[in-house]
Amino acid sequence: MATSVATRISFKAQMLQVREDAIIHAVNRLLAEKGFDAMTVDEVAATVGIAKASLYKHFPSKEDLAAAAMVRVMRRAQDFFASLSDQTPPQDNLRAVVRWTMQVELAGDMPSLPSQNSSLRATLMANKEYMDGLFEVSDRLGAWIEAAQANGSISKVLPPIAVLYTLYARACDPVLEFLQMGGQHSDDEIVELVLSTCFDGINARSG
Amino acid sequence: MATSVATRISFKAQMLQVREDAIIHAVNRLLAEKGFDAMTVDEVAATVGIAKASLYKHFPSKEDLAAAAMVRVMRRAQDFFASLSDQTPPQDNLRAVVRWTMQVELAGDMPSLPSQNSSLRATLMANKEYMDGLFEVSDRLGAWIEAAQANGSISKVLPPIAVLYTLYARACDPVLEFLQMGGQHSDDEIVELVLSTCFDGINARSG
DNA sequence: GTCTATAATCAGATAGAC
DNA sequence: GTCTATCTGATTATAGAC
Repeated sequence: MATSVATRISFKAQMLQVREDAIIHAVNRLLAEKGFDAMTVDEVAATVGIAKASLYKHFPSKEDLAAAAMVRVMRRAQDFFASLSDQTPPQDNLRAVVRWTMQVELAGDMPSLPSQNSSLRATLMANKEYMDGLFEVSDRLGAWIEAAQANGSISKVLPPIAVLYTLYARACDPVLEFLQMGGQHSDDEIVELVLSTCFDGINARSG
Repeated sequence: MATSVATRISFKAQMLQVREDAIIHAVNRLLAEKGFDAMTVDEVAATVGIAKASLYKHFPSKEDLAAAAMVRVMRRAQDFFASLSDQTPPQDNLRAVVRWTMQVELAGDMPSLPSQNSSLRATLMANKEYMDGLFEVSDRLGAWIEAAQANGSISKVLPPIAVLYTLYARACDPVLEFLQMGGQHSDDEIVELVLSTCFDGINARSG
């Protein structure tokens, strides 16, 4: 019967999806823990509980594994953006995004890639979904930065691109893990501390 | 004759020193360019112009090569500290150190190591000269931080250790190279921009 | 698609002659 | 100490049976 066939196909497709989700989740954790170079494909296979050859049926290379993890985190970022309102003051939205980013990082869910690896870069830049996400995110952040500069809440002497990079850099700020290792502060406290150094700076405020 | 023997020994020792300096210099550049994982011992040997086996007569492992580069940059940092006066306001000295660090980084002379590599960490922590330098530098920075907080120029709500990490992190800030790649600003402008975000933050100043 | 077994390659480290 | 040649192990990727 057509229905049962359709059901079976859908079921198989679902199984495939679940399996790939498990793979990407494992890759994401390993990339967050050890980074791209230190992560081995054997580890990924062992973590998921399948054979390495099976992994290569799903993803053609280690770079593609990493790209899948980046697409995943980009989707999560876009989901978070969707929860923000353009009615909110732009500076508040910027803080919210940076806070979210650091929370993901502290939770051990932020994959970290070496920015200088060329084959990895090529794979990422060939990934349409990732690049589209990156452009959309950058566009929204850029608009908020300019709006916040226009309303006087963010310094106008900084080029918007410098502000954008500064915000992005919070996703791989070593200060977060160092403070976490120190054990003197909770994750929430660390987030607020670094948020303060990022937006208010180290200098004392005059007012 | 005793003198000629002494001279010959000294000469040989000098040659050895020069050779090792060349090795460390090459390692330093490669570590700054590509990082520890991407740097290969073959590359180092080729850059210096000697065989790989000869390299291993000087340094017993790749980790020790990296440690030697770190000792070198630590010495340079200490030399810079020696040029600063304790008569200067502590906040000015802090800015000067961060500025120096970023200049070294932008010049492509700041070796970068993965903070999570455990065998590398062990080698570094076993290196007395490096650890002594690290402690001395941290002590001096820590004293300036506390003095600057006491005189009201640096925010008192930030734990000194968080300030210290924030300053250290400028040595591997990806914002520097991203802005450099953009080509819109000179190195000096980039340094002042990032110095501004570090000390003044992204927010507009009220006063 | 999943597996076992293996190829292919690369990088850190060493042997041994000079 | 320097060299050539080699070892050893780890890692990415694949072949081929089921």
